[in-house]
Amino acid sequence: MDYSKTVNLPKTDFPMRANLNTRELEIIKYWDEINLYQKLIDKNKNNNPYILHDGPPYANGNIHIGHALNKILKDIIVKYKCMRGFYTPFVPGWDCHGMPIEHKVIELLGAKHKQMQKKEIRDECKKYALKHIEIQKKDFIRLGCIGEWENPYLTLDPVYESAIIEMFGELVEKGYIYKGLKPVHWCFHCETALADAEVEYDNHSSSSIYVRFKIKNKNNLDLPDNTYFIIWTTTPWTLPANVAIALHPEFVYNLVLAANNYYIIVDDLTENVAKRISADFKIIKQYKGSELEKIICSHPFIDRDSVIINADYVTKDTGTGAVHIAPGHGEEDFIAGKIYKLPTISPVDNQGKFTNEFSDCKGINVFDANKLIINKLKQSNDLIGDPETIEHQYPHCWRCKNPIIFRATHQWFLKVDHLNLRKKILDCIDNNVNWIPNWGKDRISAMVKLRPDWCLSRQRIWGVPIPVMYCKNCQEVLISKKCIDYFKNLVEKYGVDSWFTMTASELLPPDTKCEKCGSAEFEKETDILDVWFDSGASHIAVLEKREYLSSPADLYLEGSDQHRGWFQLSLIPSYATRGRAPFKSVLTHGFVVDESGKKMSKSEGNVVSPQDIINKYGSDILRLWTSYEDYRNDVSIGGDIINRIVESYKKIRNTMRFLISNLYDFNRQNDYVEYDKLLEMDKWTLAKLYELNEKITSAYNEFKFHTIYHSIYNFCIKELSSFYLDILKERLYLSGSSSIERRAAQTVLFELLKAITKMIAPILSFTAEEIGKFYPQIKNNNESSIFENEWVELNPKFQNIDLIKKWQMILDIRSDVLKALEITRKTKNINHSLESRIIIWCKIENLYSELLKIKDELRSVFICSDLIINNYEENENNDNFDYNGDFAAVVVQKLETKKCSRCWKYKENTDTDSNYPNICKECIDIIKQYYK
RNA sequence: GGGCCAUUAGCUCAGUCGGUUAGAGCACUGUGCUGAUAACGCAGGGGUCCGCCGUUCGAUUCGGCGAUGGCCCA
Repeated sequence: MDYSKTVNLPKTDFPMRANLNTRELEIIKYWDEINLYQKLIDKNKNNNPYILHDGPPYANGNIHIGHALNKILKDIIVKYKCMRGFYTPFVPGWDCHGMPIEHKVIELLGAKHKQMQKKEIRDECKKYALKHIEIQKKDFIRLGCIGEWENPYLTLDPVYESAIIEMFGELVEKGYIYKGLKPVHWCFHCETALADAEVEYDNHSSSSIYVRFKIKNKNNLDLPDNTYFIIWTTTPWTLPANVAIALHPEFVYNLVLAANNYYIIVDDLTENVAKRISADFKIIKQYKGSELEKIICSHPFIDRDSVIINADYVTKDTGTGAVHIAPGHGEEDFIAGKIYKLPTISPVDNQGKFTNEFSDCKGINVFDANKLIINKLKQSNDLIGDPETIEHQYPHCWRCKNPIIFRATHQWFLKVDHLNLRKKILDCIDNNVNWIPNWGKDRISAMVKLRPDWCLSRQRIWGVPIPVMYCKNCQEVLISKKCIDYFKNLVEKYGVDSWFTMTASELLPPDTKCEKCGSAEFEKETDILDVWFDSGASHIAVLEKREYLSSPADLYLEGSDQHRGWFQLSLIPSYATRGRAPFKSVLTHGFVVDESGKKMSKSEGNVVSPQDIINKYGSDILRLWTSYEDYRNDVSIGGDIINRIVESYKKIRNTMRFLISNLYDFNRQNDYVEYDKLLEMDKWTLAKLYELNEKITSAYNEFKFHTIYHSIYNFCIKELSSFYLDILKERLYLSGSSSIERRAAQTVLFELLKAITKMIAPILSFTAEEIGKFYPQIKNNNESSIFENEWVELNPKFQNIDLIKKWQMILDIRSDVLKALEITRKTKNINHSLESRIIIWCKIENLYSELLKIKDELRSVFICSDLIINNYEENENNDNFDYNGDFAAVVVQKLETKKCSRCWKYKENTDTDSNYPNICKECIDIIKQYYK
């Protein structure tokens, strides 16, 4: 007889090698065919919603690893919540307007763009954005992310654009919007404002001068009348805009007598500066910077006060420790000016020439005026020492390469303190939003606390216009809810392009007149809105406008850079217009860094592209990676890490494959064995599975995906592969194929396969679906997708803490037995454990009698041919153990009996029946019963 | 320069509400099996818990300073 026909070896076509890169494509096609996303939405449409609102990536370039991390994390949550029965519409979005696209398009157009109309350039930008959206969309779908991909939200959609206008209108109505001055980078060759990204730093030579300001009002300090502050500057032309001098509040300043006058100079630089006046100087007295605040000086050549203020950013490595402040010509100066309510003076026109405001140099270019101003200072004797020429890094225009200036211009702002908004937002951050991790609260609070008013206007082309007009006759601003609403309706139909294609009167309600002069002629504002205003309107444009969504969202999930970005800039207008945050919870993830923790950059050559990983290994590898590390901190990736992920993927896959391969002849209807008839170790495994599920489920609820990875992976290795499944092979292969012992084992395998497949489904989506398709019995009603199934449901009977405790002791004993086996492998020439008889002396109190009850089961646990159990307490003067462990003393005997060629055990009763040569009695019985 | 975050074995993570020899899996080394086989099992080695100072009888854990790396700002 061919005994091999009586051995139930595992059987399956489920491939050991995943070939994910090709198999995943088939699964994506399948999802598309069955319209998986719609199915899932429909299934739960009457249930509680869970809205994860997608933050829009910028529609530029291919997706990078950070995008992949972000979208996969979102997808894991959406899928999990969906399996929990929540209604989970997920609408992906893209941020379409803005400088980077405009920049790129102009670069591609070359000189041609100068002859083009704004509308034509905008069309090119739109084309560019749409093209990249398609590229990125394909990649996101390839990652296995589900969502409304055929109808995503785009910030360039007319419906979206109209919501931006609507939000702006509401802010206008409530009084948040005002026009004010702000310094910006300005190129007077191109006559345009430049964004930070358009500024290049290059060498430039400037005149460096020291200038004295005489004290006019001592603010009750005991100072001589002829006392001066000295400032140092490399931009003499900004002196006409000087309104203050900043000192560091903590620095020590000396009152110095030199050449019959008194000067105030920071301690560390006193010698350096005083020498310029006279080699002979004397320190009279010292003051802290904070004491000198509010002293008033006279401007050296203009009839204007210059007030002493305090600022933390003052340094003492160069200059004098007293910094010339011109809020019209510097960012920091401007902020200091805001704090001290100083005027913003900027007497310079678009061409970089002085205006009437500084009539001495009227019509003269600022750089040319440097000399004239220095001469003026010489004349008034306020120049300290001689001017010097220095080479330093200075901002230049990216386009014309000429040096640029900082110049105050009129800009539109959102007033953050209007109607006590800032305080209310801080309160909302504190009490009404759940920040995960918790420190996110402190981070965004600190930003909101200190942020200046939001400058909304940009002097660009590719964006949403600021819907404001100016009277052609008297220049009065026309900014009203009524006009904005009128425009909004046009935008719904024609998009914001109408602002560029239609005339002012077409864009205004009929009969609109200037409130000041009554004229009906208007000019359109040419500025557009900051792109952050676009994405900050998404909660209105998407959550409110799409009737199947709702606001506030349950969750926003982005990188931690968005505390300053999208989270804050959604929160501000949302609170201003709706009186609440647009999100209930905000979850942040860290950044992707290389294997040594360094940021990725082209120049370092450490950039990892998601496309490469997908093509080489598959999306599930990338998805597994997102759960491998704790994403709340930075996550690293590189070749070694990917290799490890691939290895652990194989382990999980092989474990699942083993389960499947032993269930080939199992029918859940007929063969499922009821719980009470299972063996103890079966119940133990189900109890461990129950424990695992509790752990996994709460980890999903708390978004701790790395805990899920570690738990499942460890479960596969420790509980299953090296223990339960290893032991189970004997029962699966050698018991009668339809015996209750084997069916009991299969019942457990079935429960394991069903539960683990669901547990991994949100993460290893492709693999879970593949398993579901291959072994459809694990799906409750033979649904077309594993994701249509409810979350893991386990029989409450599986929970069994006492059994886990008891079997922990058995595991401890097993570990002593394994050590003994390892020793005897060498000393007694034992190779396979089945060659042995194991004799144990149990050392654990009260366990001995329990062990006797399950002796047969324990024999299989130790995978030996014979087991003898003794109580260590009853052991008399025997110390001849192979291993004497903490839990058991063990002797391993090598059996010289014949090996049964069916079950491979070594037993006395082998080869005793000539009808069944070479096999043991137990095997003969089984063959007689099951394989006649 | 400022705000926030991180730092435990080669890697990814546990953990210690301050208390004996700090854990897991992987990787590594050795080894067994050949009925999960481009699989599976077993055993072993490996850590100044980033550094310094302080609080304490006692610190990897608490506090301060610093280093390195990250994000945001200047």
